Amino acid sequence: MNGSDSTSTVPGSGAPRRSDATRGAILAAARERFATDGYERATIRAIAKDANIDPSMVMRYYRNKEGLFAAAVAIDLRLPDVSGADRRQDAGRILVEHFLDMWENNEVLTALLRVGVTNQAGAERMQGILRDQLLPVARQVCPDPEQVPARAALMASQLLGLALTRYVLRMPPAVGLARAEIVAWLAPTIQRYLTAPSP
Amino acid sequence: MNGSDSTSTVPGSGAPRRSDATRGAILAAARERFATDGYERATIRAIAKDANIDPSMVMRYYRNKEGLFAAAVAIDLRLPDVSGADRRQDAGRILVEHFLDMWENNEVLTALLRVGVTNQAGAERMQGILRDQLLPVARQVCPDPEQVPARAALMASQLLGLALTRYVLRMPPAVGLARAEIVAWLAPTIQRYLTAPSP
DNA sequence: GAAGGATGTCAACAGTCGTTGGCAAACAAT
DNA sequence: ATTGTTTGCCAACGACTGTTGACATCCTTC
Repeated sequence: MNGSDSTSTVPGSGAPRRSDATRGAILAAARERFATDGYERATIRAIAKDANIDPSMVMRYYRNKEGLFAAAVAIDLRLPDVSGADRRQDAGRILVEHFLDMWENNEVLTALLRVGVTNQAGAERMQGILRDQLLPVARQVCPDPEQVPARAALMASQLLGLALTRYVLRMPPAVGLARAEIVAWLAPTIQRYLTAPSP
Repeated sequence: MNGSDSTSTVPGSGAPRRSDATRGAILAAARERFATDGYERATIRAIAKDANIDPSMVMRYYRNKEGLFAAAVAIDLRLPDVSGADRRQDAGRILVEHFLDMWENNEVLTALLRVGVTNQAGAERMQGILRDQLLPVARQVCPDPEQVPARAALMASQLLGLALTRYVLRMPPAVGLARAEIVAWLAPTIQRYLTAPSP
């Protein structure tokens, strides 16, 4: 009945099992496969081969493919606090830089985006991230509480659009953009979506 | 040796065949399936059932699944001309409105985005659209020719990001945005990406 | 050292996939 | 009426999928 799970970086949740190494290897392989292949083409057999174990172990530890996916993509964006009066006017730049750091160091985000586009469970997971993580940030800096969802959605559209064109579709001009360029162009956009009076 | 193909809306290319109705039904069903299911889950069997024909007919008319996909998603964004001096300062609004019209009346765009995320051929098709259709528009209004690719990529990131959150992931706050709101918020962004001096 | 559970391998299941070749019916041309 | 071509259905192939159960092996605990 042990449904949820945790990565090896989170100790203290129950006794360490002897199979933790295998569990971790499965999760790591699953993240990579989901990120590069998407949900359907990331087969359990391929993931198991990457993790150097038998496919049946995946089923034993994660019940089925959906359970594996749920365990593999647990995302905490760790969005920074921008409620301070000084930071509020820099929210755009801070958030764009944070997003770039996240996307370039965490393949789980690419996996989730790839899966979210073709898989209902993945799409709902992304909706949850917008609701639970992006919306609170917008609430910190947005003047009118009633406009918070709309402004958070606008911010998501620009940030996810950048990730889509740059990290998933790999459109050459988007890949060629320097980090500083991206920040310089996108920061004012995000800042405006969050704090400017509604047009 | 008849490799290429044409929809029934394009006459004049060879004699009309008796099977044009079937070919059209296959393409229509394929577009809908690719749009809602993505490449992998849009099975030829399902498409054939939607078109009320046998799966083998799909192979006869389009060689294989890749050929069917290539024939089903032929996209012309019909981007408006914004080179006029008066229109140049309205390019942002014009382009955003045009994009919304396109996305809401053409399921092929959703199909292409869904497929492009998990299929290499789909991704290359999207790169081609950016290169052949969006880039020329940027060239019309962008001051420095050297910055055209970067600015087109920025425009693509915002427009595709909106389509992603609103039409594919269907994030509730993005779906809830009114058309006028979207135009009012995004038009200045696109305008700035295209015409503002580089920051 | 015996017992019991955790860990892992192997072989197989039922189903679906893209794809193929053969054959019947409808049509066109002579 | 004859051919030849187009259009369509049917049955099947080999490959691959997620998933399952039986069996071996290791570690822990008494």
